[in-house]
Amino acid sequence: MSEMQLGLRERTRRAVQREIAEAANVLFVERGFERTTIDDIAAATGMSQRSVFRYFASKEEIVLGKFDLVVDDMLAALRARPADEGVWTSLRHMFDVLVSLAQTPGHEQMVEPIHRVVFETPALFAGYLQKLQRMQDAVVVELLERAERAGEPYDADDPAPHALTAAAFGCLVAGQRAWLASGGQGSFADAIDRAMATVGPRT
Amino acid sequence: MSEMQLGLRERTRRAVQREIAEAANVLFVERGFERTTIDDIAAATGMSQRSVFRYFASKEEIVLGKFDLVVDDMLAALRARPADEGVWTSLRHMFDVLVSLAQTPGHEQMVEPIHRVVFETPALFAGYLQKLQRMQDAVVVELLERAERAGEPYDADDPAPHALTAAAFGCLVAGQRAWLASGGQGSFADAIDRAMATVGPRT
DNA sequence: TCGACTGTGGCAGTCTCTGCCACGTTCGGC
DNA sequence: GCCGAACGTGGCAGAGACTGCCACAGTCGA
Repeated sequence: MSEMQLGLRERTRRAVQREIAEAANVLFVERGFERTTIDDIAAATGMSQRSVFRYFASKEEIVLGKFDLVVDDMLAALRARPADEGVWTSLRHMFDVLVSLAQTPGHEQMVEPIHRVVFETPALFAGYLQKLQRMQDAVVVELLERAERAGEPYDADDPAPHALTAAAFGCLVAGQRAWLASGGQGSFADAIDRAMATVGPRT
Repeated sequence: MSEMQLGLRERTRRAVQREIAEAANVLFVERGFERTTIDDIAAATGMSQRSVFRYFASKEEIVLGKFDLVVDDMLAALRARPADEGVWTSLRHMFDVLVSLAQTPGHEQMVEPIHRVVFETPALFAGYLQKLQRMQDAVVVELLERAERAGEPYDADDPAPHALTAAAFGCLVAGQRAWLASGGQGSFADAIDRAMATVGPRT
């Protein structure tokens, strides 16, 4: 029962989670998030309400839970950037993880509608912003280590890593909204690029 | 029944709202947001649960509702900045409205504890971030008009105003968190200054 | 085969929030 | 001063998210 093999138990759990999430997402896109009850989702997957809550801590998590899984990938991507690259550029490339996630074949058609549900449902959007904030905490830690490794550590109370990260994530959201506003026509990556090109670190 | 005089009805309504909010804030700081029920607040103010919900759309709004009132002041402050001032500087001065709000005599002691409740209660923090996002929409509109007035309008699809605003608000939150992390010791305004000094528009 | 473990459903209960209705008070016109 | 209208309020029932608890069934190793 190693950690890497994940074990049968954990694998089936993930499978059921995925099944619930996919069924729920269809309903959310069809009827909207608030007009879909947990009972609807339970009925659609043939389970009881009680069991749905065994797989997801809340209704919100059914939609937003997947972002918890990307955090590690984003940190890994950030860590993989060359040490002498500018922070802003590295952060930009870290977001490529989100871009490629949106382009994963299979649920490609669902990405834009789900995105829209998140951005148009106040409760979901608020939860999303909060998750981004948690991501920023992890990113800041990574930036501090990165500077340490480069032999140019930040001062303990230097707000720069926090501010840069916050600004970058702000640009990310601005880019996402611009992309959604364009009806999902243009390139997601381009939208982020253009937003992040207008702001940057003070020399 | 003019709009400026506010009318007796609206004035008493505001008074009751204020009374509820103050009583609730005390309870929130004492026991925490989640461990305080609407019934507790109703009991503390001698009203019924039903009436509390007539004054506030939700439990969250009791804490976060006041931010809706500041938006207009912030926009006015932004509009009052000289036309030839840099956007980033103008945004920074717009935040002074929040700073002076935190220094309003009377509830000065409550500002830091309430701030802490907001930042430490996930549901409240998420709601706060969402309100900031709505503020940004209004700020962007103002920036577009400002550029228009200056004779240098942005292109219709230029992400710059959105990205700049998002970055500025990101710095605001970073500053607030730094201020809270320091135990509310340092100056709120300084924390924002230092965060916003590390980022800025690309020339 | 037996016993421990796990997943599941159902039930009761809490809490937020809403719609509805009935009551008392207040206010404007007469 | 009188009466109808408008308003604020409380209580009640109910939806919906979420939790704790218990009982039941299947599964797996000893």
